[in-house]
Amino acid sequence: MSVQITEDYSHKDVETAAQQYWREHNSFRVSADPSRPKFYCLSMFPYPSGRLHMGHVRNYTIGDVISRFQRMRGKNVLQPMGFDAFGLPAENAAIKNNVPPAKWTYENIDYMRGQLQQLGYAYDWERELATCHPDYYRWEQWFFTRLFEKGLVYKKEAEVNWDPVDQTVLANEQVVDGKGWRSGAVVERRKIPQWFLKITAYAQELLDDLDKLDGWPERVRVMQQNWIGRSEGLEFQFDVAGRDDKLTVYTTRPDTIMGVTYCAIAAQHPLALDAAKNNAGLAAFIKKQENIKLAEADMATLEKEGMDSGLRAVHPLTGEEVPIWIANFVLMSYGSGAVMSVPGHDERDHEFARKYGLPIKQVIKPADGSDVDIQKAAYTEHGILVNSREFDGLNFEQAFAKLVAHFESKGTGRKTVNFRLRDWGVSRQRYWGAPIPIINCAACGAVPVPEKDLPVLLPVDVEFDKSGGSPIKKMREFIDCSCPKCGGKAERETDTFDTFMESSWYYARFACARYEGGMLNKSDVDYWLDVDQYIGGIEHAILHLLYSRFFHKLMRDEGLVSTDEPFKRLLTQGMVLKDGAKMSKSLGNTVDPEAMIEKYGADTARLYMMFTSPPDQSLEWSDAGVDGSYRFLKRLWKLIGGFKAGSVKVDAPALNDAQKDVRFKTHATIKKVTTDYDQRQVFNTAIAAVMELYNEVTKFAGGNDIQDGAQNQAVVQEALEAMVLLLAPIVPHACHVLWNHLGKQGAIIDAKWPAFDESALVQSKVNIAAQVNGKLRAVLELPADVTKEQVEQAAFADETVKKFMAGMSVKKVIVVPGKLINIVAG
RNA sequence: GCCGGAGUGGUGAAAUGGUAGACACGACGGACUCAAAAUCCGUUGCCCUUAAAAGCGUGUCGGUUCAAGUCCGACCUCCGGUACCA
Repeated sequence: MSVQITEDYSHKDVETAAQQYWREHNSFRVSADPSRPKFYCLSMFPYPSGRLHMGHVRNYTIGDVISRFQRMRGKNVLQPMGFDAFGLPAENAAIKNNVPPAKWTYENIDYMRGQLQQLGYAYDWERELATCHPDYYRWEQWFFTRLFEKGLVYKKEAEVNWDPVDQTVLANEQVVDGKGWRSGAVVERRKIPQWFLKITAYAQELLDDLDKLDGWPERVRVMQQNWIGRSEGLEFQFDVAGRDDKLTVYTTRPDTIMGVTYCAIAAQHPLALDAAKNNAGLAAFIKKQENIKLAEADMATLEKEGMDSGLRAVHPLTGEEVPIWIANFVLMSYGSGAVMSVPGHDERDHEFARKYGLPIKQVIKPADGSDVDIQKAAYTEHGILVNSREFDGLNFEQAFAKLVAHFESKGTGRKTVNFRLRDWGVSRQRYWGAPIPIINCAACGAVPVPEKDLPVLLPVDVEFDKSGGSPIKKMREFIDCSCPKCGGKAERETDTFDTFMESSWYYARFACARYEGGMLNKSDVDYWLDVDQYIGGIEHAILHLLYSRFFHKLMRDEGLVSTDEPFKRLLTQGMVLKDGAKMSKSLGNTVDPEAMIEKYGADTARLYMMFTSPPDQSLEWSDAGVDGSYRFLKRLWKLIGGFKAGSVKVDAPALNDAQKDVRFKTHATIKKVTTDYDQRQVFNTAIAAVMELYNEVTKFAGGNDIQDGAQNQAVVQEALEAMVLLLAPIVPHACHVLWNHLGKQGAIIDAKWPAFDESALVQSKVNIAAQVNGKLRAVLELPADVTKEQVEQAAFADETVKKFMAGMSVKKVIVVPGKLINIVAG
């Protein structure tokens, strides 16, 4: 099928023709070819929620633009696509519509695949994968059993949100204002045994390797660094008066230890529970803490509340007794669940002390000798120790070292490195996920499922009830099994994996998506990995990207991959917002791109998404503006369609001034657009630059007969070719057709990216801004090779400049060559 | 609360410390048309003005600099994340 260019722009005909060509030629199918440089471009795969939303269109257009650009630069480009198919929304849909999650998910995948194909993305569809497919999750199960053997997973009790009415575990998202979203019951916390991956064993490496990621945005690296949160401090113990217990605490400020006026412990701390045994008030206070949602944001914004436990800690240096308070801001899951409190030099401790009338003691003063009133506000800077006996006069570093030495010599404390990062809890009490491949045997304990019995298949023929509980938890035929070790009766684990598990290694599986001999095929992986360019939403800056980095290191240590980091370069696209909030299924404010594609076509949709804001900024959706992108495509179509391709080459020395100007603009545009695609990764300015070139060409064509004068035609042909090549990654369908209309053989996807001609960029004149006291007063047109003295001469001769300097004497003159002169006068 | 980011015309935005508002959208005026749509041409930061010229102007306040949207300090508002949404 071919498209007649003489007709008006019909996006349907154009897009059908281009997509048919790509399909018939298998244009985007790739394989490892060590003789060619590769480029692996990956966009974060979607959750199959039903339909694509604008965030997807934006994300995948960015990836496709980069992929097509790299292909034109001569790379063997891998761009795959798949579906992050396990997750909570499928279960919600199951309850709501009475349809099994698997059916719902696979139908959504089929629909969304069609939408992606409509948008003309250059994917190698042979590699498509869905994480809910046993061929995928079987390897994840296998890998988990390997980690089990290596001691990198363990089981421990951890808290969950519990809905006492529906008798089910709730995700944080399902707890609204402290109540279960379906039942409305006040949530409780409940402790259940869960599996953890030892990400903390890799904390130091995850931190150190951030330095290698120079292709990542600084903000993401900083966020990860803060999330890992390495600190050095002192761990030591308080004796508890009248008891054998010790109270272990960690502090990054041992220099403030003489300022301790109380200790604070978590409500779940063993000492707290013990103290509550014969104190009804305490028991009630502890009980109240169980009705708080398990989210850091909720806990950290709570009004700080506490209660004296009645127990007293013995200060290890002074022997003084200080009260032990139970406080709602101390979390059992962090460190030891207990802290020393120094209200004079810690804001949170200060607030708490003021509220409950606890003493505030100054032990640090500013190094510059100035006074601070610590009764009014905590002084949290490093300074000089006071009221600290033999430590008086020391600075932070000296005090730190001396106190560590003191405790270490007595054997009651030690210097430790602490991480904020906690081990990764991967157990979910949900149905729609990969079954955790563990069998619980009364005699042998937790036993991993042997490799020959993998995968543990998730039953897909299930029914949900309104409570939202996982159906496999009641399914005896799933649960009952025999122990692989002793052969006795045993029960299968019914928890499933956190869905972050699947998304932590899919990038590697794409290199060998159909490989059946193992989790990964080394030769494919070694050719394609690392991912050269990864693109996804900024909301994944921490969790997904940190878990993937961790998994990559786990796979490296298993010998599956050869590198240290999965993603060389990262582009974090901003949110697509609607009415000021993130467009998301859960908020119900999504805009379906389908209507836009139907009315305007994929090229317009792509152009609009790329033109309307730079990729890393959030984009406020509006329907207005799409029309403008469509009109530009129509104008481009008309301009090129009305042009008769010729074969006359540009004869640079023979050009007149107007022709030279067109040629200058063409090559300046190639230069700018190439930088925008390659280094800056901003596409809105690249498009604007091509629009400027369009405007220049139409202006030129309006005043010159481009079909008659041979060089007129030659410079216009050169400009039009550049425009089509430069826009090809963004609007590939239209450019596919226009390319051949310009007399070019072959498909534009196989054309070479244009190079600019430095000699075309040489200009004879420059505009120099003339300022007086920093304010623009004139623009001087001067020869390009003008000297500093000549610039000054011209500026001082200018009438407007003279006027603004009347009666003043020159104090200083600054000349920025080729740009600007600033005369400082007064 | 904590960590990270953003704030520029009516709107989306542009600007290696060096001419603020490129490129678009919208609006207004005009051409074409019986008329409308489409298309084409022009104007368009604010203020004063017939016009020219001047003045003001990048969330707020202060600072550094010959020069600040850009750098520094304090603050305000909004957005993302906050470990079971993905």
